[in-house]
Amino acid sequence: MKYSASKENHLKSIFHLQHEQGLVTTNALAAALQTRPASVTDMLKKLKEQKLLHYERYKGFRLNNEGRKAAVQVIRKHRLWEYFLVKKLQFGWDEVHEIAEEMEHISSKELVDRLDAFLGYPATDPHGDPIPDSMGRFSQQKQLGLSGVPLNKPVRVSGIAQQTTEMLELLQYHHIHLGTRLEVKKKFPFDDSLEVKIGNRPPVAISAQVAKNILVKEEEK
Amino acid sequence: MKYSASKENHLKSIFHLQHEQGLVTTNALAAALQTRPASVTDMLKKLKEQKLLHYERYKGFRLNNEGRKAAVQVIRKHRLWEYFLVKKLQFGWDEVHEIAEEMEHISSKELVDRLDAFLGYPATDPHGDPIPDSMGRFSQQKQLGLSGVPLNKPVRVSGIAQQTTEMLELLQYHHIHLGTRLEVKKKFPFDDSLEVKIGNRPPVAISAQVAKNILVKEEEK
DNA sequence: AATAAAATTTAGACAAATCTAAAATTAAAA
DNA sequence: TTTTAATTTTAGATTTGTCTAAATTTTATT
Ligand SMILES: [Mn+2]
Ligand SMILES: [Mn+2]
Ligand SMILES: [Mn+2]
Ligand SMILES: [Mn+2]
Repeated sequence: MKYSASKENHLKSIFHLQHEQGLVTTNALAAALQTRPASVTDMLKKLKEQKLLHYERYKGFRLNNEGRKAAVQVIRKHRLWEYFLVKKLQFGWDEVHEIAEEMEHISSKELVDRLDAFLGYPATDPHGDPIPDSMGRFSQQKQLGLSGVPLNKPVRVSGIAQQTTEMLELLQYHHIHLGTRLEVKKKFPFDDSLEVKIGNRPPVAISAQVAKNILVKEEEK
Repeated sequence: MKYSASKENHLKSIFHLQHEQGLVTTNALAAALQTRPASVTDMLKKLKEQKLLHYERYKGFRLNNEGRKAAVQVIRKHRLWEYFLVKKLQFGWDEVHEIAEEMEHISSKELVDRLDAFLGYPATDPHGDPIPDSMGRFSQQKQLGLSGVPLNKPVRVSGIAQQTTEMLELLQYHHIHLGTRLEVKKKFPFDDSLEVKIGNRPPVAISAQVAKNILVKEEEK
């Protein structure tokens, strides 16, 4: 149950990437980790060997249950240490990522849980990202713009960023309000516009500017 | 100015060992690090290459100024994290060493200095060992038994462990009291007795039992 | 002083993580 | 549907840190 720092970094990055796409590609992971595609392939073989992900050569990969659990523990450590650095050591929120990138690899589970208690079980890190609990559960989904949502993943509207009258009028027209169920069916790279299913209506086009202002959360299971 | 975890572990152990002997031996370091003499030799070559210690093959080794500075920074980190774990996270003093052994390798100097401030600049760690300041200075020497003192290193009596009347009578007889300057001139492995120079008098023999009860500190420079 | 024992170093190997250059596969364009 | 381009994997090397077994040097003992 204990993995090298490099393996933990890989697991964590895969977790983040697969949240945005279903399958992760070798090049995408290499870019995220600032390493080479060949090195990623090497590591994928080892992670598959240890049964932490599904992987077929040339076909992409994604974490399995074990891998996801491991990744979430690393994320938990990273975000708790970031919170500690900002709230207790008075670092700026923009100075802590690098340090947490090292601290997240300290292995003691007991340490993390005591740190969590010491900090008062914070819900989110200094960047607003949710901190999973000791069991790896995210109690709070991260709010994100509709533009960042993966295809065919059902989400619910949880907020509107820029609440201008023009914006609200448009949402009214599309029957979009807090709690409405949405599903992005298609993305057009030309102008970054989306085709979105709103409730049970047939899909309609939404511009990138509008999509960016619609804040959503993943649907609860 | 940044060394691998393994190099930091070696530097730290050499520092501790050379405090008790002048020169450190390959076998002693291997035992302290739970590794093999051959591995130690390999590492010594690298540390010498990086000009962190004096080393001639078959002759033993000791840190130079650079190496000592590096070692002290690791010790500072180790002891500050131990203090944090006990005082802030409620660990027992006997549970923290292993964890600190990992945390001492986090590299950010800024982090350590802020941690120090957050903890209120503690003078000693949970085991009573002194914590060097940001510049690497030990403000307080560690109190140790006369039996553990290296040959020819001038020390001063800072306390008596078991203050029985018999013990005090003996000390009186030898003109040993708080603040007396001592120098161990010779150690007899047969019964662990010492030949000790007391003030400016000619050396006299001190038994191991007595030596253990005489607490001393290194003489200030 | 010669010999035996202990300490230390070298030689050669291995695992982990990374890289470059070339080959294989898949996807895109003509 | 060929041809070209992009992606991914393999082959082979490199670095760091470690190990075992054998050789060397130092220390201790007859
Ligand atoms: Mn990391
Ligand atoms: Mn963060
Ligand atoms: Mn350590
Ligand atoms: Mn300690």
